[in-house]
Amino acid sequence: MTGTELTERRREILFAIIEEYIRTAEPVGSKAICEKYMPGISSATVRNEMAALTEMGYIEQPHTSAGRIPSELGYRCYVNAMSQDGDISDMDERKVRRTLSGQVTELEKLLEAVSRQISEMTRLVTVTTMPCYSNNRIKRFELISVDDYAFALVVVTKSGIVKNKVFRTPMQMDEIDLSRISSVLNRRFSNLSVDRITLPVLLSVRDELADFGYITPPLLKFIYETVESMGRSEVVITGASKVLDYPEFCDTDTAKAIFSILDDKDELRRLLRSDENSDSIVRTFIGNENKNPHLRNSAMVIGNYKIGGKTVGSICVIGPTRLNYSGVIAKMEHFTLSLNAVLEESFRNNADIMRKLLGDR
Amino acid sequence: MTGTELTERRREILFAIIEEYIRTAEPVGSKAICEKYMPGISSATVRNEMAALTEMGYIEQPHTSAGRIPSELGYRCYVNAMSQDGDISDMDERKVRRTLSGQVTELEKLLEAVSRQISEMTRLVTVTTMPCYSNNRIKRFELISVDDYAFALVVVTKSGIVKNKVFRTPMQMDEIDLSRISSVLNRRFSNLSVDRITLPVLLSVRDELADFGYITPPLLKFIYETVESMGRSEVVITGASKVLDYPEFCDTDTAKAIFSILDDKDELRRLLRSDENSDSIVRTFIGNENKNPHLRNSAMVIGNYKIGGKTVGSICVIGPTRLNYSGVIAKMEHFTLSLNAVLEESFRNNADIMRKLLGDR
DNA sequence: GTTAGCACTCGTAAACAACAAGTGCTAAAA
DNA sequence: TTTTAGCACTTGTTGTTTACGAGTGCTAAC
Repeated sequence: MTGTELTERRREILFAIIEEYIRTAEPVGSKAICEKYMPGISSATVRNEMAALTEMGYIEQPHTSAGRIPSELGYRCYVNAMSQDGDISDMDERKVRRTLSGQVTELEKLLEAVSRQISEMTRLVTVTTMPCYSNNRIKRFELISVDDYAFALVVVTKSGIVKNKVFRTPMQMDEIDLSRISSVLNRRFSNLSVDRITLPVLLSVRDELADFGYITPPLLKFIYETVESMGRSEVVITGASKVLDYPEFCDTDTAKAIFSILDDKDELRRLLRSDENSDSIVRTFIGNENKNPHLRNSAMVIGNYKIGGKTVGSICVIGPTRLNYSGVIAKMEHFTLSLNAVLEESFRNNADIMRKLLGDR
Repeated sequence: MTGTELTERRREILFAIIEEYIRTAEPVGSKAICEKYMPGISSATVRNEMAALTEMGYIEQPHTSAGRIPSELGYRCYVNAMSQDGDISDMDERKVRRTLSGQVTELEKLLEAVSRQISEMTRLVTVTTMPCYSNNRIKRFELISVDDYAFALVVVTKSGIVKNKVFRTPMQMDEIDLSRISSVLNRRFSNLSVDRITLPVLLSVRDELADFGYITPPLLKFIYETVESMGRSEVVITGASKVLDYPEFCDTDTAKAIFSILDDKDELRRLLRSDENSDSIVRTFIGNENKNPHLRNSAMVIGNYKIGGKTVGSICVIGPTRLNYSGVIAKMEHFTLSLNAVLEESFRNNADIMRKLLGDR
């Protein structure tokens, strides 16, 4: 074994194989490489180098008489190598700007538009988590009467998030009842972080609301569910049918594996959750790097978006491991950065909000 | 041609073919029929009858040497024939009851649970539209201050639906501003139907809010969007991966056609909209009866749910035309009826709400 | 270290035969 | 008139064989 080290030429050949395979989805042979990528050297030389690359685990051969395909290690090496050199086209640049322009009156709508645009630009399925407010602090509760037997609970957090639900009671409740409940809630729970308001914590005010009788338990449960739902962010999937555009996903079993995951919102939330505070703009997971074994033939590129300097959600594309990494990562990086800039801009408008957001950390 | 009429025996044979085909997904031959379904007569006789059924258009043969498969006309005849005789198992009965039990504090959550349960019971993908409130009357608007630069708009309708969105303004706004705006809105728009509040209608109050300057147009646009979103019901898809369990959908093109439709919420809303007030509990669309040509190889079974006697949303399953109609329709009928009973129950609790709902028509 | 040459492997496509399932038709039986 | 047995015919499926081609690894010469 003359070499188990990754020389410059071997790396060149590896990257050529990867790029050719990404393009064609077919195993790449030595001849194709030296014709298209390495005009100076012969196919025999390439073959020798390919044998070394195979031994080192960067490429694999499906069977003896076929060409080589990149292994996960190969892809990982390729992705790590291309730093921030990814450029996106002027047209894509315009698309990003157009999507993000306009006032951010409604965050959810903006994120849906971004999701759709990314799916179109990358030709991949996009999974987006809507903002999660679990570590926001409660500003106050408001109870709005709908009619004698129903009221709406509105929860306002310090960073300006509002959530409401309607509660139907079997008992008549008037404005005085409602304001009594809300004053109890506000006295006890305002300024608390959303994820601190658990069922036991809520039950501690049971006595103060005791005169509502048998209504109190379901009422508290309802309040708990409302607050709890602020921490469980919605998941939006865009362009699911694009999965079937890739030959490696056309096999029924593989397709079913992917769609099963897309069916399972909880699993998606888990997969997109960023445990570590990575310093790169987007994270890439190739094959078995994914936590879910059903994604062992897939790759994910995830970008996080922030509000008030804190990550509150993610946007992610899923495709085959044979992904156009340079293009997709460049697009995801650009979109993520632009989105974060827009969000920061629209939440920085005034120092007041900013202060609250920071105090909210 | 001795007969172009559908005799009792021919119908029997037709239904036998359909049931066998639903079970096996393979063309059905004369021999299989007379062995399993018509022990009294010979295969030659069945062949003669099958020739007649073919001529009448109830069945088709993919090629000369294959058996017969039902045509759309055949399926339609079959579905029309089985009236309400569909029975569901005790286990399914229990599942329905379990899903619908518990207090209906949150309609959306209940519908999601129903959707998931139907998808599991029928082994089909389920598409559910959340309630659409476009013909509800506005009860009132409330503006809740979030901070100096943001407020929440809460819209309450007479049937108790509440919707909110947060508006960020580049200008400081205090409680007095907010109450001025809300009083204008309430004076002019309360008691109007949601779908009557169009942009031109909203612009008619422009003068009354003129002193908010350049804020007024985006503010009115925001209000419009909020109200408008109450008429555009959300669509929830459950069990999408089940599509791939059916051999007829495993072909890439067909699968892609289905998933494209599932990607397109607007199209789904359109497909589920019930134009006529059908008297049957569920509606069935077979093949080309569907409005979307991509569903020409699919069948849909749709059930509507009502609040206050008015249809506000639908639940629908999609599968191949080779659908287990009797089972699926029975389950859908049962679930739809039970759901509507629960909804009526929970909205009838008191005469007050009932009166308002009826007055809201 | 590089390369030409060559034997070897192995998947793919084409051609062909055997087969099985199912049909339509005819003529006899009921 | 209806039913049925029998049979020739059609056609998709399966399996086998063959040829081919793409690609490899190895050796020996450059």
